[in-house]
Amino acid sequence: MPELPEVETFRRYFERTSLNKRISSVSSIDGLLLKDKQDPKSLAKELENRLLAGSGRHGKYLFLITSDSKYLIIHFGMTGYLAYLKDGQDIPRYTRLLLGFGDSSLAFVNTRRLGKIFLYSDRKSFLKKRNLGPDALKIQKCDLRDRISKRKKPIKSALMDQSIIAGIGNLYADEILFQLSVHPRSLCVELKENIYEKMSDKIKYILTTAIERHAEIRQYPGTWLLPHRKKGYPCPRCGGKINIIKIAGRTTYFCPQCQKYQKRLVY
DNA sequence: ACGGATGTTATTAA
DNA sequence: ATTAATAACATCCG
Repeated sequence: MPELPEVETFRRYFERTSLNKRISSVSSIDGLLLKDKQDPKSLAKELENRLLAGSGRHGKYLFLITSDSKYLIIHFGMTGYLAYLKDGQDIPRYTRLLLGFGDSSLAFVNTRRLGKIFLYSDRKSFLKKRNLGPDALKIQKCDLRDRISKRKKPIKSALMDQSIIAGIGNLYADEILFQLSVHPRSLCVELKENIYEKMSDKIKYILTTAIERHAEIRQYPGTWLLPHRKKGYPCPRCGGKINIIKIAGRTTYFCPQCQKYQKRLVY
C-alpha cells in the first residue's frame, strides 16, 4: 500500500511509537533488501546503541534519523508496513528488519521482497543518487508546470515518474486525473498550460485528504474514484462504465465520459 | 492454475 | 536526450 499517503501514515506511526527509543539490537535482516553494498552485520553495527531521533519522508521513501545523523531509509516496494511490538508480541510473518528497543521493537514487514533498505549520512546525496524529483506535497505550481508541460508522454506516465515528481503511484495518478477530468493518455505537451495550476492544487488536496484519513481508501469521499476502483463499479460522477486500460504497463481506471482526451495543437 | 498486484530498474529499441 | 515496451525481481491472492 505504499504511495505517498501510505508512507506518510507510516512515518506518523513511527513518530507516535518509536521516536526517541534507543536501538539495542538489530535482527531479522533480509540481505536481499539491503542496497548500496550494505551487509547485515555492518548495518547492525551502525544502528546499535543509537537513538531514533527523528523522521522524514521524500516521495515514497521513509527516513528514520538516528542520533548520529545517519538516515535509515526504507522503501516499501509494492507491499508492507511498520509494526510496533510490545514485549511478548509475536514478530509478524515477513518481517525483513527488526529494531529492538529492549522492552519493545519496530518491525518493517515486507511480504513481497521488493522493498529496499539504505543507510546514508546525507539526505541530499541520496535524493540525487536515486534521481528523485521534488516531493509531491511540496512542489511549487510553476515548478510542476515546468517539469511536465513539455513532455511528450502521457500525463499519467509523467505523474508516476519519480524523477519528475516524487510520491505519486498508479492509484493516486488515476485519482488525480479523474478529479481533473483529464484522459490519462493525454500527452503533457497537448494539455492547456493552465491545467497545471489546477493539477498542483488537486495533487495537494488529494494527498492531504488521503493522509488525514490514514490512507484508508474506504474512508475517502464517495465522489472519489479510488473507493470505486474495482472491476464493474460505476463512475461515481456520471454512473457510466469505468474503462480499464494499460498505460506505462500499469492498469489504469478512468471514466471515458468524464475524462475526455485533451487536445491542443502544438507547433 | 494462471494472471495480476499500491514499485523500481535494466535492457533494448525507436 | 526522450520515450516506449518488456522483463525481471518475490510472493501472495483470487
